[in-house]
Amino acid sequence: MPKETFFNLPEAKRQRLIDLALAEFAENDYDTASISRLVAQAGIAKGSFYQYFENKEDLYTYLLALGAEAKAQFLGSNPPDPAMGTFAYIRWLSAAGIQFELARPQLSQIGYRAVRGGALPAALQEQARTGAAVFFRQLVEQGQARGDIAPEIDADLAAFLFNVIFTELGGYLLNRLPDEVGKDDGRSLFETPEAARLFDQVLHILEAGMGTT
Amino acid sequence: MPKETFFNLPEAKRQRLIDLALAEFAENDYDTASISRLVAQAGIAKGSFYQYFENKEDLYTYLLALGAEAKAQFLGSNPPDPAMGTFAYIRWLSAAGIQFELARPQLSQIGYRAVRGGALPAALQEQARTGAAVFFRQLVEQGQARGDIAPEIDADLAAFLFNVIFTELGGYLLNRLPDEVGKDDGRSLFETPEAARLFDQVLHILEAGMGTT
DNA sequence: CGGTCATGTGACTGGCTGGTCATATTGAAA
DNA sequence: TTTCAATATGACCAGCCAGTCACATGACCG
Repeated sequence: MPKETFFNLPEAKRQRLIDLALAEFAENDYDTASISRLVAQAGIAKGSFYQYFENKEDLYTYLLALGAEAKAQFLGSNPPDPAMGTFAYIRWLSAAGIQFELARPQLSQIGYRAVRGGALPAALQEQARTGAAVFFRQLVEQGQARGDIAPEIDADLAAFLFNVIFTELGGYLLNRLPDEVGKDDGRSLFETPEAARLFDQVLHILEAGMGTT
Repeated sequence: MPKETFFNLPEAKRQRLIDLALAEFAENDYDTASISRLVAQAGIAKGSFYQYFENKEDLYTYLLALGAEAKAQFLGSNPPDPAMGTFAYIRWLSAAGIQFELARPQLSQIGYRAVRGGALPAALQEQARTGAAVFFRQLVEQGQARGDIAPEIDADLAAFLFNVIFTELGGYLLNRLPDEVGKDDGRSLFETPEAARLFDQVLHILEAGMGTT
């Protein structure tokens, strides 16, 4: 946790620091991200940074927590229809994930790095990974309880598939359809028939393969 | 490319160096892998290393090439039935990939890191990534030409799905079924009904979702 | 004014990195 | 035995890094 000093900072300065830290950790992995660079960018002394945070990992976990909170809030502000079927829910979930990626690219990138691993404190990586795994596992079990996913499907395996596909799908679509990005309206990507077609096709494949119909 | 000096080395010494380098780059990503550590391990002088290789990247690309060659040879030595359908071929391909992972874990790990990205020279990453993408793309197009994959499926999207699933599936299975690993016979993983069941289920899902039947 | 407490500072430490280079060793040919 | 090119060496360099600490600044209070 950041120290009290950090939260005592004037709002503007604190936010500026957060923004610069987000930029640093979005552009670089944990090892490559540099506190020296960050403080130089921010125009504060190295010592001041260590008045705000215990150490590098402290800042990083704080940014991760910010990202998790922002994403939860983002998803909560566009809640899905509760009566939605499992596959429709998954479609909604990943569409919302891409919206979030467009709206908060830095936060997304940092979370992506955490889940996808690479150089970062082992404990954090494990936490992020298992968090995602558990979530998808529950999703699948719920889907089977509701009769949306065939009971003979191995729940853990299906969770793995959802996890890996939807972790990467956003990046794939954004990379494939770069022209659709950058319009002021974050929803633009899904107004194009092309994006919707690809999206639906993935869901259709999974539903045909795992569904009960 | 390594310098001539490297290839002039006595076979035993050269192989020993390669083995230690494989260990170093399998355990650490490109940035974290350390030439200083490597030469200390090998008991040679820092300067000697730079008589053998241009620099760190030179060694790394050499190891990657070794890995690619070893894998190609491995796959070539268990060739699939040429009359095999596309999905059976994909099943064979990923099973062989896991066998390779069991037989040459260090080479696999290095290749995995290259494809999956993280800290490494951008040019190499791009090369590894697009190499895999192109391969799967061709696979899908061939599958459509043979009538195994439905023509209305977006070929690039399907290639993406195969790519992402089979890049991660090996690690998932190895992680989920660790007891099956470690037996002297590399083929052991697939003699267990459990592994075969999971494997078949993935293929079944994909075939039901993308096939023509 | 003096005191006290939170905050700010940047030179500094110790440790690591990839890479260089003048020098030493080796081994074989002449 | 002399010579000469290939190879081996490790001290050294510049550049990073995370983290520390003795000290400076500033603000509020009596």
